[in-house]
Amino acid sequence: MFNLVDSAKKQIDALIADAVQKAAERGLLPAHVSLPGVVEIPRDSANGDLAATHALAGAKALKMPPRKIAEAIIENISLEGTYFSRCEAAGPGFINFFYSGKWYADVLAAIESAGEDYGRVDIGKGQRVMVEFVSANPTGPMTIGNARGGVLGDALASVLEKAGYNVHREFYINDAGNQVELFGRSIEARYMQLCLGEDAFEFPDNGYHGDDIRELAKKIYEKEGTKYVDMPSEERVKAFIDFGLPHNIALMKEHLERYRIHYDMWFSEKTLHDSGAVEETVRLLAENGYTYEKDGAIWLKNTELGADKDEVLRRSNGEYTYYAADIAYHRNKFVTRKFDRVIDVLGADHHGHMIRFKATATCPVLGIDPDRLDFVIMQMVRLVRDGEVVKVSKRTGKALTLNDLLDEIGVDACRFFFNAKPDTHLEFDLGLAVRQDSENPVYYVQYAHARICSLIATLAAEGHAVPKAADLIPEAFQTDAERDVIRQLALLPEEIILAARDYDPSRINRYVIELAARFHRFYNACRIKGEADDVVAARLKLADCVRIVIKSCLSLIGVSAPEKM
RNA sequence: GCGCCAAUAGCUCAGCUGGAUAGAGCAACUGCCUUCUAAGCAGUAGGUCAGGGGUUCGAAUCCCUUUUGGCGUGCCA
Repeated sequence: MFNLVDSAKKQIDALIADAVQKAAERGLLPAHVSLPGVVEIPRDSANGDLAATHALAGAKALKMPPRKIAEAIIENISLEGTYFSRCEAAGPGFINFFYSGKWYADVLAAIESAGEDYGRVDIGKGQRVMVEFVSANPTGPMTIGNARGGVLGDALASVLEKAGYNVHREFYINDAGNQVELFGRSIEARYMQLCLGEDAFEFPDNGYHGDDIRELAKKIYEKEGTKYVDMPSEERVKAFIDFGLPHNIALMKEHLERYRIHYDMWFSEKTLHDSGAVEETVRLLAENGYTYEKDGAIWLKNTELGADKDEVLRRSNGEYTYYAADIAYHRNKFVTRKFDRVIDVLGADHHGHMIRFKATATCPVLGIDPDRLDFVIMQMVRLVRDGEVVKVSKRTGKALTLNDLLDEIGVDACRFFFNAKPDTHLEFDLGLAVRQDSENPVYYVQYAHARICSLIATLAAEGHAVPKAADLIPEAFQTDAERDVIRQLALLPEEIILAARDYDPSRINRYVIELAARFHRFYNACRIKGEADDVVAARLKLADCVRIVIKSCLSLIGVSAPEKM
């Protein structure tokens, strides 16, 4: 574990505590006080590499002007042997610290020793966490919304792994219930129309209108002819479901693999019904007084658990609802499979479900710990074409599919683009996406990587190998451009912690764009080839560390790091 | 009606466990390749942080409220 920013911050805390005590002994500050300030990274590096707010935060308790406190602290601080070369009081009472050459060298040494593992932290302590994401209905192809959920879930899982969690990726297949029935009946209608003519069979209300349904019907017709025409509808629909679902699920797997998403498990809702787990769950709730019957249906007293409305668990026709299955599914996650933490990534159109389910999860007999169940709600993707919002819907069949999108803009750009902050609406402009070849920030980052690879190769040909960090001269990095790069490199562990804590993997995008920007600036400001050997060595080492970190960040978010562009 | 999410530059977005002068990219304009990848860099210009109140040394950030937009509020999933 290397976190040089954190080490430096802790050093400041200790330095200040020590200085406060010394100042108190000399009568400059009141005795027996500890100041509550925090150490942060100033926006403007002219205000130091790190700044402490202790003097500001303690002004009230000490009844002294913050600036005076800061000065008393500085007079009693010793930076000997620390990561800092100097410190100063500034502004209203900040204490600003400036890194020493030793700190910069240690950052590179840390990256060298950890390699692509650099940035790994252990806030997860090996806890088993399940991330369930996409879980699209297998009644049709995945859409642009799933494109967002996919990267979000997958990148979140990767970030959690890097933060020390033991992560399991899961896809919940909704292969039971009304929508599946409707799917079967939609195929039936298309099939019958194919066999007997367009007007021969009525298309079901709310049925799936997409071309994929017609294609499924056509596949059945081509393979088996009209053999289903005389069959009872119920039997026919069942046969079509049995054909259509596996077909669609296989396709989803294929497309998600193409999108570089691989699940540890595809969990079938149907198995929960078949095994009796759903029935058992409803019975458990009933036996403990959490249900009632009304109009022939079994209802969950969800309002008693804090929700705004009750939920039907078993419909009057005897079938269990999605809600009942979802409770059984979460019992399976917590009770049967014993995950320490469960994260469900959902679209904003399911946030009502989330709120109600959170209430249900508090029900003690279920064995689900609501504190260990988290939801990531991502806002909808708004599809725009030529400045106009395009309405998408799986049922009307007008959605842009994930696979088409990958054909159009490629996996790298797609993964980078959709990895945006979950809680903001995302506007996706099709026209822009198509020409997002040189404009897309993903290329900016990849270009930095390719540039470094080429640089290293060129210098290797001249006999300059990337040196060991230990072989660099002391105080090797003197320019702002070099130091800006190293400061950014040092930030990765903090970013991993925040991304894992906030369930926001898009931080990695922003981090790596900034790293690339600082590298490009450095590259323009500092020559490497042709400089003195010490300088070549130091800058080559710096570039190599950037290469390692860019590659590892891109891999976290599922984007490739090309060596040539 | 009620609930959730949002509102920051012309556009797309950062910044939100309160800190110093609110940042980037795109679009516009001006420069930089006889030497390491110009898919790059440097610079100019662009703001009532939706409006109003409050909390305090200090608010884009926290609280209240109004407005606007998205989503939800099925014996669908």
